[in-house]
Amino acid sequence: MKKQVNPKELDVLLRAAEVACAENGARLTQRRRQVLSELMQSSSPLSAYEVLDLCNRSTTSTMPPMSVYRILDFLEQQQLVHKLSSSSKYVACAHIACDHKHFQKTHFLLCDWCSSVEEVDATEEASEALEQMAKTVGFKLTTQQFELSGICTACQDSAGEGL
Amino acid sequence: MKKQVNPKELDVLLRAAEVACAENGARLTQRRRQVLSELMQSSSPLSAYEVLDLCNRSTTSTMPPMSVYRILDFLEQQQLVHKLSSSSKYVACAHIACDHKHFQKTHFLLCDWCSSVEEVDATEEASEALEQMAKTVGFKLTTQQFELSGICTACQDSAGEGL
DNA sequence: TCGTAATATGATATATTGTATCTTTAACGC
DNA sequence: GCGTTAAAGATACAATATATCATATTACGA
Repeated sequence: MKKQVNPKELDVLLRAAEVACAENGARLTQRRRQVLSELMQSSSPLSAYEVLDLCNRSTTSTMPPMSVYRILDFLEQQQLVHKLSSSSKYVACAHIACDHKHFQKTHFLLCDWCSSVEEVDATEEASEALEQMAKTVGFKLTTQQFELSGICTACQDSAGEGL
Repeated sequence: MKKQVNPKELDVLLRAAEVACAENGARLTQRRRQVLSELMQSSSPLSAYEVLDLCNRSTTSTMPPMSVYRILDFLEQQQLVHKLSSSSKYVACAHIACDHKHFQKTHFLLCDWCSSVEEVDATEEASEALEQMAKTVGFKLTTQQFELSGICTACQDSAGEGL
């Protein structure tokens, strides 16, 4: 579903993305901007083909699947989008405008009901506890990204209202 | 790759699986046993099509993909196999013989190098820390299964040896 | 400003993964 | 045995992802 993002805010985000690319010597081309824009406006993660459909719907020209995959890879490298491996879907990074550098490990909280995603930094306690747990069997963790599912605030509330 | 499981041990596991099914009023048929057996003998998670190939290689008759998916679903319901959502691959449950009931949340530690999997129960600390983290944004966790990647003991050791 | 190398995209084909659906076979209780 | 239910086979197809070659766009130095 489409998220209500006002055009001005969207523009700020896209500009920030452009700057981020430039800093890496990369370019945010029209196509890349289009793909990123669709993800930014979505209230839930999108599959590559969903992105493709949205893009092809919003312009006259049609893009092949290959391009979307390439562009999604690119945006992921630039840390502008994240790929959720549990569902093979993509979300725009929540920290594009705020100059966030992903020092902490990132957790994605996926709502079972409404499919919304919340991107949060790992707490010290959580990182520590997971590493400790892995250590008991000799594992050294490398994951930088965790995907957890549950019920978001909004859905908990609406459930309470008997819906 | 094939794990070294001695035939006797394998048989014990399969019998335990049979009993587990019976307790749920379900049957461990030949096909189901075959699929489970392949997973038990694999040192790493297998995709549905990998299982399919192994099965079709080990017998004269050929099974269609549909059957494998059905059987994997069945085995998952019976808690005899787990599906790793991050890779869409399957592993035999590590606790079939030991009458383990999965009261705790389960963590799968996936080795980046050798693809082996370690199945461990969540510690109190880890569960607590994750729930707490989710709570800060109002999320109520439901996940019963976590997938973490890293480097297993064996691979850490072999790296130390300069391999 | 022109040519060229590097980058990005388009186009096509095909591989891989997963489901829908209908038919046939096997197991179980009576 | 006979009907009912569960399981497996067969076929078709949908959805997801990649390989590869061709074309276009951009940056940049001569």
